[in-house]
Amino acid sequence: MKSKQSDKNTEALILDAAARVFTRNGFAGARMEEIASEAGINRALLHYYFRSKEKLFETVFRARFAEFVQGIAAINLAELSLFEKIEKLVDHQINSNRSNPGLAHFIMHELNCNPESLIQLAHENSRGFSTMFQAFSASVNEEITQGNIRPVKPTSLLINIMSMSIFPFTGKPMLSQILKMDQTTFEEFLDYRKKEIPEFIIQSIRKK
Amino acid sequence: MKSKQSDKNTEALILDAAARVFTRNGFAGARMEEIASEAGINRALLHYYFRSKEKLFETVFRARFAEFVQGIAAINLAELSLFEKIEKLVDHQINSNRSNPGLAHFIMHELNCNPESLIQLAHENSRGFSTMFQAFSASVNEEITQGNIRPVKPTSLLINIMSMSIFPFTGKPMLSQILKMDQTTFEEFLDYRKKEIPEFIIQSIRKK
DNA sequence: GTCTATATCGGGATAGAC
DNA sequence: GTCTATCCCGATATAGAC
Repeated sequence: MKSKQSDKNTEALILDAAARVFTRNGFAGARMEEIASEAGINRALLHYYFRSKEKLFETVFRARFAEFVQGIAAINLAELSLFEKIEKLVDHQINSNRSNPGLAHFIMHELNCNPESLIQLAHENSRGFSTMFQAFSASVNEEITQGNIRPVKPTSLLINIMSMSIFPFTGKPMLSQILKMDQTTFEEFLDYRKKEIPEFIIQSIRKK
Repeated sequence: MKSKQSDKNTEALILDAAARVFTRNGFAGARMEEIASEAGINRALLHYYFRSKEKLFETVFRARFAEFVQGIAAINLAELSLFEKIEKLVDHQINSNRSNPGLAHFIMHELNCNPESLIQLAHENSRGFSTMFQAFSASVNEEITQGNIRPVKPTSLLINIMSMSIFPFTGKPMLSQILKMDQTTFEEFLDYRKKEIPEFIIQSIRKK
């Protein structure tokens, strides 16, 4: 389908720029002009590769959603103890969000604004969700029956892990306001949390 | 300045509708037409009361931000033990977000997209922030010196509280996907968390 | 204060040359 | 495959009657 020389290249440039702009401003706030100039081309070419803003967005969103979910799934499905999963989930979330600023917020924002259309799109990527969550639940229940941790709902525990790891990123502008953090303080804070969150969680659930 | 009979009334209607629409779709996604029709009037009248979309938005944002922050501040400044503060903060966040769906996400989204302009606007409301946070820190440090809890950074603890209370709302569409929750399951889950989160936190920090 | 009608403009999309 | 020029609609904003 693709033929000429710099074809694949340009498409990648567009997707890259589009990912950045959509992530920064959301679908409604993004301008095709901005995407074009950030990709070093003009608007017409965007429409040549992807017929419409919607199509372009859909492509970007699908990719970014997969990007967001894949690490979580991999860790949950791995052969790891619960405590190791917790550590790795936190570590991965913090690393991933740090190198992809705005990703988590982007996903959440678009899902919030497009309940209908995007949710089924996200659903494609989600055929692994139930197995992933079952794997996590299994780890939790195993530790409970072995008497290593107190009884907790796997759902709640998973949400607690995600909350504490992700919220500082989606809420960054507010937090840096309230807590008067500049960029470097924030970075240090993130490193600190990579150890602190797993400790915090394990302290809470471990039987002593 | 305001004179005729239904004056205050209409203004309130507009602000109400605008708050709903902006909260639902964000500034960029909101349409003046939608706000007008939801207020039961027409577009022209919006511009009569508030000169532009920006002005209207600014008014709404200011109010909603205050709304979001006030409860948190009040609790932190109250004469309460740390554990009581934790319970009340969680309870308040869950109640507040439940009756104001989308509020937290709205605030965070607009702050994310408008780093420059809105952050200073939020700053107005924030002259209480440092005293609020100092009050919370004092509570934490008191419990530490009394040997009731293990040493924890007040910043981290506060963020943990907020994270676990707020994230389920901002991330609701994603969570209900991954965890296959319908609306009633979600509501039950929230009630459960009102008790579970404080327990989870206190279990983690209390010395036994 | 509230409406209808209209001006104006930004931005998504297309046509057509190269 | 990439560009320039243009179309066209949607949305903000204003004018002016009532």
